[in-house]
Amino acid sequence: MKKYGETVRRIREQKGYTMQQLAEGILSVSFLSKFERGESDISLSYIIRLLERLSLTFEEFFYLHDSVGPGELEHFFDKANEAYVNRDLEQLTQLRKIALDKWEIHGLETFRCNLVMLGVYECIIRGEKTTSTGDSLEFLYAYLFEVEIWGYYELRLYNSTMFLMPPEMVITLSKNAFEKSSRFGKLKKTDKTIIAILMNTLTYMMGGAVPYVEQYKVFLGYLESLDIPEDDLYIRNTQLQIKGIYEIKIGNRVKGIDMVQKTISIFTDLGSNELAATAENYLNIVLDEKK
Amino acid sequence: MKKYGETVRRIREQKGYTMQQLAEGILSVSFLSKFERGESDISLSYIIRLLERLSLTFEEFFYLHDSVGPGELEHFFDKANEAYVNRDLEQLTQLRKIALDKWEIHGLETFRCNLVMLGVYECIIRGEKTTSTGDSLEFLYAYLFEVEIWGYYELRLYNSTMFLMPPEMVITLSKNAFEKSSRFGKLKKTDKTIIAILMNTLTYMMGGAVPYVEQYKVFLGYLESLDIPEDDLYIRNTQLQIKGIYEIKIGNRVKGIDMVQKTISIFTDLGSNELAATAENYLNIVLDEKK
DNA sequence: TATTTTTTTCTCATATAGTGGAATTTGGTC
DNA sequence: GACCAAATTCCACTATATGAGAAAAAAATA
Repeated sequence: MKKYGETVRRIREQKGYTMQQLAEGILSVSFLSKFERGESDISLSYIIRLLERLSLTFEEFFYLHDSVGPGELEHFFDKANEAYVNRDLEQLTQLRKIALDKWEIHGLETFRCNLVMLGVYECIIRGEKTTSTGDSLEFLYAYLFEVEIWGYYELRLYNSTMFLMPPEMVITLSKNAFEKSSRFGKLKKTDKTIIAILMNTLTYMMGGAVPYVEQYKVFLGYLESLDIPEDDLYIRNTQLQIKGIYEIKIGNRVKGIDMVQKTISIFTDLGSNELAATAENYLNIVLDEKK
Repeated sequence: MKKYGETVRRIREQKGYTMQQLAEGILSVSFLSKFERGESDISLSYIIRLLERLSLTFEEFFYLHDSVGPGELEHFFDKANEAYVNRDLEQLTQLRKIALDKWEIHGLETFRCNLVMLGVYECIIRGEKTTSTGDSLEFLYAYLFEVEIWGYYELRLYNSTMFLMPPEMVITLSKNAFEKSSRFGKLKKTDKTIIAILMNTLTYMMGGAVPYVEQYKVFLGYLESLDIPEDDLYIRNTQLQIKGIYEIKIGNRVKGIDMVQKTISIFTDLGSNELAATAENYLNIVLDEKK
C-alpha cells in the first residue's frame, strides 16, 4: 500500500474541501479520515468517485502522488528507442538487465518480448548477425500475430520492431494493428501511435526498389479514414511527404519533388530544423536510387 | 460496484494469460476469480499492479470497460465550448440542467463554477445583459483566484471563461495558471491546455486598441520557455501568427503581414481550410482597425 | 478565556476484501 | 468414455476496508 490517501488529503485541502464535503454520498467521513492518514487501502469504486469529485483524472492523481509522469510503458519504449537511435549501448544493456529481471521473476510474454526487442537492438548496433537471437525474434512475431486487442503496449512494441520484419509480415500486422485497435479510437495516445504505424508502413512500402503500390494505396486509405483533425499539422505534413515520395516512385518526378519540398519548407519555416534535415535527407536517398 | 473485474477477465483472456499468471505475486488466484466474476470489489493497490502486469493504463482500462473515452471532464468542456461556438441554446440548456442537479446534490464549488460558466454562455447568446448572473460570475473569479494547484479542471475552466474577464484579471490569472500548474509538466493534456491559455492570453493582450506590449513580452517568454517540441507544428504555427500580429500592432506592418501570411499559407497547404479562414479573418480585423 | 460550532480522529462493530486448500470443471489424450 | 493435467470455482476462514457514533481537537464567536 503506497499511501495514496495522503495524496488525496493534500489535494482535498488545497481545494479547500472539508472531509464531509468530499465524502458526502460516497463514503463515511470516519473512513475517509483513516484512508487519508495512510492507515487503510481503498477500493477501486470508491477512489474513482473521490477523484471524480476532486475533478482529477487518474493520470493527474498518480502524477501528483509520485511525480512519475508518462506511465512506465511509455517511458520504457521512449528510452529504448532513444538508446537505439543514439547507439547508446550502455543504456541498452541497462534496460536489458531490468527487462531480464522482470522476465525471470514473472515469466510473462510481454517481458520476454521487451527482452527480445532490446537484444535485437544491441545486436544491430554491435553489427553482429542476429541469428543468435533468431528464434527469440520468432517469439516476438508470434506474440504480435496472436494479439486480439491491440492496446498501447502492442502498438508501441510493433512500431519499434516493424523495421526488422519482412514486407509480408508488415502488411499483415499493420492491418491487424489498425483493425484490432480501433476500439481505442478516442484515446489520443493510442491514436497517435496508430498513425505513426501507418506512416511507417507507408514509408516501408515505398522503401524497396519495387514499391508495393497496391498495398500502399490500402494503407493510405486507412490513414485518410482516420479523419485527421485540422490542427494536427505534423501528421498532415508527414502525409504530404509520403504522398510526394509515392509520386516520385511511380514516375511523377516533378510533382513528387514539389510536394516533398513543400513539406521541408514548412518544417523550416516553423523552425523544426532537425525534422527538415531528416526529410531532406530522405528525399535525396529516394532521388539517388532513381538514377 | 461496476464490475470492473469482468473487464479484467476479458483482457486477461485475450492476452492468453491464466489466472495463475496474472495473480502470481500480486494476489491469490481464488480472489482474482471472485473479482473477475464481479463478486467483489478490489483495492486500489491491487488493481494498480494487475493493470501494470496487463500493460494497460488506467485510461485504456476504463475505456475498455465502458467505452467512455475522454474523461467526463474533458467531455464536459468540449461539449460546452462546442455549444457556445455553435450558439446551440438547446444543448446549453441541457448541459445546464445536468450541472444544476450536480450542484444541488453535492453543493461543491466546482459544480457551481460549471453552472456559472454555462449561464454566462447562455446570456451572451441570448444577447441579454449579464448583470443578472453578475454576482455568480464573481464566484467563478473568486474560485480561480484561490486555486493553489491548477489541475486540468481549473485550466479548462479558466481557458473557457478568460475572454469574459477584464485585462488585469487575465494577466494575473494567466500567470497563476502557468506558475501553479508547472508540476504537471509531463502530462500532455495539461501541457496542451497551458499552451492554449498562453496563446489566448497573447491574443488578448494584442486585442485592444492599446496593446499591452510589456505584458505581451512576459507571456511570450513563458511560451518560449516551454520548449515546444519540433513536431508540434500547430503550436509553432500559431506562435508565428501571434508574433506577426504583434509586429503589426507595434508598427512593423510589412514584416508582420508577411509572418501572418506565412501562417495562413501553411494552413492552406496542409488542407486545414477552416483554420486558414479564421487566421485570415483575424488578420483582416487587425488591419482594418489600424486604418 | 470561556463557549459554541465545526472538523477530525478514535473506538468498536460489521461487512467485505482477500487467503489456502479442497472440490469441480475444462480440455486434451488414450 | 475413462483418465489425466491444468485451470477455475467453491468453501471455510482471516484480515482489513468501511460505517456509526462518541471523543477529541481545532476554529469560530463572544
